[in-house]
Amino acid sequence: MIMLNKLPEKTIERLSQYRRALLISLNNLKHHIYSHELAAMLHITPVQVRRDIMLIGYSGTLRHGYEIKELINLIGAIIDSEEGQKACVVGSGNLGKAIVSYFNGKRTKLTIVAAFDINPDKVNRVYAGVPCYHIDQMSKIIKSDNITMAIMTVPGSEAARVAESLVIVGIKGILNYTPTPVNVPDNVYLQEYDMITSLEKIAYFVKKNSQEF
Amino acid sequence: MIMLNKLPEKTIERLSQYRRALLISLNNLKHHIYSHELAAMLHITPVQVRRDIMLIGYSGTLRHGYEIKELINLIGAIIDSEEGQKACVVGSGNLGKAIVSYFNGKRTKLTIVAAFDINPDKVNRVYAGVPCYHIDQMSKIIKSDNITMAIMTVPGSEAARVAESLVIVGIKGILNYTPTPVNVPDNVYLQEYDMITSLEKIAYFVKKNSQEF
DNA sequence: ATAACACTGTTAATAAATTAACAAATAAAT
DNA sequence: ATTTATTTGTTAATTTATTAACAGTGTTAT
Repeated sequence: MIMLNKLPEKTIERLSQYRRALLISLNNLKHHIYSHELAAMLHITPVQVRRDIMLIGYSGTLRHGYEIKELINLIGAIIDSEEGQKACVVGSGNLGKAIVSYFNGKRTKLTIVAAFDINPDKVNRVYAGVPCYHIDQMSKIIKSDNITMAIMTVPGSEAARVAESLVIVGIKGILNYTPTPVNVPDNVYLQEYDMITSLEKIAYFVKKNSQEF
Repeated sequence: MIMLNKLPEKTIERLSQYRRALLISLNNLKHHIYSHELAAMLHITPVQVRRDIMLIGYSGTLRHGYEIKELINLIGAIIDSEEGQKACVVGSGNLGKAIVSYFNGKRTKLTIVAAFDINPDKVNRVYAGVPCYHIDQMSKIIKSDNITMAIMTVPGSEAARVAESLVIVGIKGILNYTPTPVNVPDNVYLQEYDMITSLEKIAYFVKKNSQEF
């Protein structure tokens, strides 16, 4: 387990995707997989697959490619933490619910253990196995349940306030699905994702492609 | 408007984000903005902002920075298409609804004009101003309404089938929020996004950061 | 046996993206 | 008037990411 400290960021992303692809293959009763098969599933090149796998120090066999279970385990050893990590969703609207149900059933070391909302109709209900609490209890529950990560799905107008509370209570990673970027200190890992950017990017390339004829 | 054919992909993404940041500033009654202000809003460096803006051929003024309205218009000229583009959402579950309501009110050239679902409880209803049709009507409506882009929010098990239909009916851009990657021909622009990957990546960096002490 | 094939693993080359460095310009301050 | 402080625009350097190239090797076919 050497050198793994400096895995490229993109490789980390792909490891997660490899694992999911591997699990699908496993379900199809496969035991081994070739780099080009994995590549096809992810729309990337076989070289990239081999290189990533090299970087994590795994070796396949020449004739059969990679042993699926072994590779899954190794990826887990790298990207999961043994104890597991807990996440919460802040904002139990459509997006919050979508995320919670999305995770439900997917067995990872990562679990969503709480949702928070301000709406009385939602608090004290359980959605897809995850209880929803009033946001006033957020700090208390994050601490008592030892939650390290938060997914923000509140309206943009609330984003700054929520992020601030999360940082204060000691959250270490934030995934912000709000349309409003937030600021956090350096020791908190922040990822912003905006659907509009994604769609506008697609729109741009659609337009561009259409102009090339 | 020269050379804009080869804008880096990352620059395209940022242009969309710049525009949103600029609109916020405009709402705050600002008329000009400095590269470092824009940078701070997006958590990037001022150099990157200046470089991107250079690439699209805009110039600010030395003392006041960039003229917000002008810049917004220029970005629009690059990433929007004049006629506008229409998108649909396939799958009217929580995620589909979240996306529809997310776009609602955001005024862009990009509009979501239809949703599709298989569930009779959902079809023929209007959510956030967007009508939901039965998926059997998808091809017909995409053609008649001249829809060019689709956002897939169906269950993973349906992904391949839906993508195939979309391609056949002539969709030019697909945003796949399904956990299952799909295959499309080269002339269709595809973007896959998986929330689990995002969260696992955050988990990895949280773990990594915590080990660095 | 040995040739042909189909893989992996890895280094080297290339391309893409980011950052550094600094000249040029202009307002404000002295 | 001249200096100082800022800010842009742009080239060059650096870093990061991807792709190409190919040696090494087990397997199969002849």
